[in-house]
Amino acid sequence: MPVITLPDGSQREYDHPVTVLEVAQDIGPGLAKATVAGKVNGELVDATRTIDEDAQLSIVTNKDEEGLEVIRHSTAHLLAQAVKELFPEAQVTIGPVIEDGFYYDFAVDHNFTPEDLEAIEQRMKEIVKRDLPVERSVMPRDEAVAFFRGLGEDYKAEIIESIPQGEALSLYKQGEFIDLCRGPHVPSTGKLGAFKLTKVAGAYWRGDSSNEMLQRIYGTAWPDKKQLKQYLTRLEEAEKRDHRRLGKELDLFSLQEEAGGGLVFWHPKGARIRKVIEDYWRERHLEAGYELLYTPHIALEDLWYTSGHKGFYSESMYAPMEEDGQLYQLKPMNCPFHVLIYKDRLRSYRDLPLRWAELGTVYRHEMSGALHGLMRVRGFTQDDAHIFCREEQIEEEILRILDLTIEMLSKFGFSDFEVDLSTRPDKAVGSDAIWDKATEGLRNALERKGLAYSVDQGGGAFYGPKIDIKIQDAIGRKWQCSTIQLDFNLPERFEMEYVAEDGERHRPIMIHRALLGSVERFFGILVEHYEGKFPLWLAPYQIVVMNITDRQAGYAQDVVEALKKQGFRAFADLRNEKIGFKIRERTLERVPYLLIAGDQEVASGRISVRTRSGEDLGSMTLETLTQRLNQEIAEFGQMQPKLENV
RNA sequence: GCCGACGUAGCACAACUGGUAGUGCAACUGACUUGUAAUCAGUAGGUUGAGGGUUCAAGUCCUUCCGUCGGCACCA
Repeated sequence: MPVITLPDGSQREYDHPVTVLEVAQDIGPGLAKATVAGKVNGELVDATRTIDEDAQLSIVTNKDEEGLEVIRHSTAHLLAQAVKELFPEAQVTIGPVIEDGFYYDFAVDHNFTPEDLEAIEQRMKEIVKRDLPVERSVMPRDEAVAFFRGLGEDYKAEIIESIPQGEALSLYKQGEFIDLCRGPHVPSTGKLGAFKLTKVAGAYWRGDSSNEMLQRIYGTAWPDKKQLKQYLTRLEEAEKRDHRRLGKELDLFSLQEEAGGGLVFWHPKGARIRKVIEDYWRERHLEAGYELLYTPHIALEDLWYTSGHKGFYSESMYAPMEEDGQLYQLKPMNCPFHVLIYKDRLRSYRDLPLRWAELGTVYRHEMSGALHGLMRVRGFTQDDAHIFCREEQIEEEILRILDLTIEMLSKFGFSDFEVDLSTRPDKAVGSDAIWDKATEGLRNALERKGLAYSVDQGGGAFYGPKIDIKIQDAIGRKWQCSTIQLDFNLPERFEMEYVAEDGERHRPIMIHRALLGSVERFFGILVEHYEGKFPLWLAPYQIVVMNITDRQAGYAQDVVEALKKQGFRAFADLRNEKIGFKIRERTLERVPYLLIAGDQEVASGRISVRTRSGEDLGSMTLETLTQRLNQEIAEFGQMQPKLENV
């Protein structure tokens, strides 16, 4: 006779085995309606699961995170059922839950069209109306293989075959549709409803590009219609800040078909912003103890053999070009060049650490399908630096890098960081001793900086452990920009040395690091983060001065000159247009400050100020204005970043 | 690279089953001299991404290439 203990400690006693759903029903019909699954002694189970002994039970509803997952998973099954009804020849494969929704992969010859998607969605709604019970059953593994083979579901059979023999598998049946699944699922299809199919795409069977391609249907599912709508609105908002769209609208950059894919053209306004970013970057690096380097764009092919890139990176490198019987190749990375400068003379331990930074433009032949606006391009500028140091200097150097990274990312307005420490993979160069020591150095630096981090065991590169830092943008998306990477390989390959105190030659440690990642990509992230409304210090133009009639043209120009003299990026809009028209245009251009010069302003020697957010600050003297602007610039990005947030 | 969709004026988009390529904004010209998110009128602008084919006739159908978009795979 089961005694059911609920999360609040209350108990219910039954004189017969009960299902989760029955308990929920007992508590209240409202709860029963919202119930999608149950948690019995910590195990997530179907709401129809029978409990026959004493147990801890919590009812999982569509409001719980786990309940939402159940809904999404069940909606994926619903999709598969609808597809099987409409396209009986389609074979089902897998259908997992993903962020905000789910997908299901099918093997079919027919290509799903947008119209098909609509028909499938319609059929899904019909099945919801049928309110079919979802029934769980158990089948021995071998029987299950034969069962799915019998149905002509070869992919399913293959999945089951990869499960160890002797295990019993659970199957879920709704109407005529049966699928292998761990569950749990909603008790009946009527529990589903707030979903939408979003897109069709190709996807490789088992994620392997040497396998055949399946057709994947993506969908999103939510507890109710309202949340579904909110999600769709969120997608629209994200689309509005798409850097490709804003890049065109605000005339910041372009990609030119005539030049080839993945090659970025910076227009005047984009270039202004880039200059601000780069000036700041160089200045901070010099202050932080770096020296700046410039290196060529091409080098002899042999160099890339020495560095090893011809071996493990050649697929991404542009083909060699021949000149005077010698082969040159475009650089995909800056590191070998910095190594050459190091090797240009004999280094002493007294020289170390050497910190060398370069905004180095590299070219990588990314696969055509990978290209994406500024986020994934073929020619880009890394904010690269290499630190050559002694083993015992690792920790201190990493700490310095972390300081600079956090400061710089904060300056650009990011305050949420996610940090990963990746350790030694199975295949790696360098002794265990040096790996341990280096990894410890990275770990200690993170601890000293007070950064919370997660460890990606075995996730490091073959040549050294690394720290990656992700930032979160204004709408919660995460971007990996910064990477700090130890390298035991290149110093070896190039036989780098320094003379130590003992007079012997030793091998230095090399640290690669990029803080912004690439200037192009970081710029794209900034555009989306700010929706083109760059903070004052970054804005391509900070101030526009607009006259009301020709009479104030001279005054407006004087104001512009005065502002420029103080280092502001200002321009005049003297077009013979109504002030409302100019305000509209310049606001859409996201110029932070709009100054208006009419007869009143000329007479008083003041200026009327309006912000791009539509705030009318009234009239003020130029001095008051520039004070305000200077303060706004100085204060920006000085906020204390959140360090403990993982 | 793979699967699919798409490519029409500077931009955003129209053009029923093949039958004279249009609209809005921008540009240009003129008028208006204007007070906080669009003044009015006029003018010009296109070998429909490129090449090949089918047809009396192709923006529309077929084909190759290029590019873009959504995914997959790969990745700063």
